[in-house]
Amino acid sequence: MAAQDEPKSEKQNTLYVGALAKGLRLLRAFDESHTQLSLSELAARTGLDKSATQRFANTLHLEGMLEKDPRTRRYSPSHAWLQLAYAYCWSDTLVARAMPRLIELSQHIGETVNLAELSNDHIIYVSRLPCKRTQFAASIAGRRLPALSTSAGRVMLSTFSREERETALRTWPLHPYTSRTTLDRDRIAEMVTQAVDLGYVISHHEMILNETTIAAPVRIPGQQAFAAVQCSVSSYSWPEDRIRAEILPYLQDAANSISPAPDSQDART
Amino acid sequence: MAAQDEPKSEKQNTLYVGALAKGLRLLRAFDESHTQLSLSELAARTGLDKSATQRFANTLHLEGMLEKDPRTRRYSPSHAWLQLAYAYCWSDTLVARAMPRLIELSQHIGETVNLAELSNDHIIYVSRLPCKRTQFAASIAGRRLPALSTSAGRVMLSTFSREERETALRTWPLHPYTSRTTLDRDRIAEMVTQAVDLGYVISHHEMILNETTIAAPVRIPGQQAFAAVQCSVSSYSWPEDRIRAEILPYLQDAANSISPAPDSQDART
DNA sequence: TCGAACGTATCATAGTATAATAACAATTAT
DNA sequence: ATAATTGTTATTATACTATGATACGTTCGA
Repeated sequence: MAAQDEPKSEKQNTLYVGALAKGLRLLRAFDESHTQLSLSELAARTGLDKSATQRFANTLHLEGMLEKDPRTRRYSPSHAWLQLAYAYCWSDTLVARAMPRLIELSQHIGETVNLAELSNDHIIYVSRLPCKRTQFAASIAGRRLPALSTSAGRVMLSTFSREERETALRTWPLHPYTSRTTLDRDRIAEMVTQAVDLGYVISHHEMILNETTIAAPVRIPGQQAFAAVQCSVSSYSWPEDRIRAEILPYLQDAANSISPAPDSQDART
Repeated sequence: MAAQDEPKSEKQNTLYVGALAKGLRLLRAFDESHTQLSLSELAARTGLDKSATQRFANTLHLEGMLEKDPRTRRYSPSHAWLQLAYAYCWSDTLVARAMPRLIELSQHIGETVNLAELSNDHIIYVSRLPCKRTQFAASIAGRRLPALSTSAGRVMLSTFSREERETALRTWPLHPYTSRTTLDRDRIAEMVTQAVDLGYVISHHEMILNETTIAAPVRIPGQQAFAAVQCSVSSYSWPEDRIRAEILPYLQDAANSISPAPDSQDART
């Protein structure tokens, strides 16, 4: 509990509604390894006391944001969470613009295709077109991964200014997803530097063993990329030269055709 | 404003946190035709006064649930909305079970494949695998449609008891999406009745003109279906007999193989 | 340049969220 | 079976927090 001069994690701003913020914590308590939570588990994960958890969970349930199993009394996400994602996709103009190109690309190369966007120091997959042997986690939009550990993140970073690249390479988080995830920041820096000229990144074994990913940036030429198109393939069937021959041209073509017109200002962090 | 004996739309329960409920209203104010909203638009759409809207919007922004364009001062959904959908998908065991089968089916028939679940009197698409000429709205999970207007909804309804079917056919909502959307409840009733024996539904022109959809239920034999697999195809290239020959068997096979084991109890409304 | 519409900031007040407590139900161990 | 334990639901006085009216700035459009 380490009471540290009352940080309380709540801004004492009068424009800040603590009750709402606390309620959101319940929503965020759910993730891939916490798919349904009891009241006390919720309390534990949110750091709220029993009563507060009870009130918020009850409110969210009444508002249709949480499902409640009458048998087990456990809460779980409701369909409303999907509806929010649907609304999001309409608000993100890039998704609409990209979708037909992504489908085209996916059909052409017959492998998994993703659209990733930068989300602070992470990337988030906003659209995923899974193929035959795609992992479940890789078939659902909304997954967030450390930008430095993904080809999409690296290729986006390569479009940044030198200083920004350096701070990012120094400070952005890394996580050892596999035994071969690159944790050496210098090696990542090399890849990013190479990508400045090449305009693409190929990475191996970062998220899953024997998975190779290749990414090209979506950008207004001369500006920072805020998105990337990425393909995931099996390392066995796709040596780098085959990727460069059979995927890269189409990938870059797709990425370029998605890129907004040079005059439009799409301001997404 | 029609003050009706203070309905206030808020339960005066002590386990109900009004502030949280109001905050959620802001989230729900966004949809496909309201992708970014100014403060006053938000106030208008939520029915909250300016100050309340200000406080909630600000809180949601600080909590990373709303993006704010510094130029236009307009709010829009954040990436967090996608993350919630990601969490949802992990919580819905059906999605994980279905995904490989859906991919298989999609590859085999080369047409758009959807997984739909019942959500009260609507269906919601929880997984969508778009193909070449798929409409944007049809390529994103989370869309909710009146159950009676979709083949998925109709085929699910066909697994219900006679009484339940009748009340549903009488009370569930309908909406004329196209000039040829079926609004005649008797005709829908016929289709549902036929589906009781056939085990599938084929519908035409309901959501989009010249679109034909076909759906088979995901169910434990003898129990009510709570999900369905659906294909969308062009009416031009897919007359009904071709659908029955080249799609139906694989569709039903996929739906059956997704269906849970007869003993498991998956309690999703 | 002006005016109107919109966003931002401030503050006293009331009302609502709070958290402690108690009653109740459902597991688990004995 | 029974008891003990854990977890969930219900109740209430209190204090704090959300409230919304108001006033101030800013940004548009005329």
